[in-house]
Amino acid sequence: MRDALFRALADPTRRRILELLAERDRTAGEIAEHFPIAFASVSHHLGVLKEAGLVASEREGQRIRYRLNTTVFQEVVRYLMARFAGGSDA
Amino acid sequence: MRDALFRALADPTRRRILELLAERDRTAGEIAEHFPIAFASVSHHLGVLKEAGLVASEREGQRIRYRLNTTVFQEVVRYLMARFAGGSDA
DNA sequence: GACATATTTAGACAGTTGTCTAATTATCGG
DNA sequence: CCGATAATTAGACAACTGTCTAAATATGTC
Repeated sequence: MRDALFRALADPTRRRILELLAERDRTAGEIAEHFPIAFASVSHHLGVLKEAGLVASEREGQRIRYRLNTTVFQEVVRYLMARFAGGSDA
Repeated sequence: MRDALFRALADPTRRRILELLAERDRTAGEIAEHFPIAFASVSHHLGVLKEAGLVASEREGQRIRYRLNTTVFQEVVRYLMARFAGGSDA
């Protein structure tokens, strides 16, 4: 299992970002509004998530829109289920 | 989702420990043999995993035997599947 | 009790990480 | 081209983490 994946999930701010993106795609600015930290810090987190493959981004005029990459989450779930979740399904 | 859980999973040595425990229960010493790092460092990792609830331990004479807590893994899997893995199963 | 084995705890240290401010890049509208 | 808006990148810094060695705790054996 790629290390970057679990490292990316380890931060609570990043998990909250992922939860926001699970509701719907959002631009960097929309995401940043939900946090008390600096815009640049959120941008940093988005970079980590993108590096891990958990999100993808696409420019949309001035904005950059982020979306969840559900495939990679399934990879994580499969890893955990196969090795640790007791052999049965869930 | 408890922060300690994903933080515990973020370290590759700890994930390897969990994989060893998935095969079978092992004592701290048996686990430590599999790693090039100091015994005390492995003990530290075991403490982090225990704190997160991912493993449990039981004294067995001089040894301390560790075992996986599969219930907590299922908790993680459910969290990921429910929010991120696309709504369907896997 | 003294000693050996098994493991944890304490304290130190280097490397990593999350945050900040400031500067930079990119796009849009006049 | 200029100024405004959107977002990233750069550099600094405190806090956290993984590792180490040394010391402490717990159990078993003589």
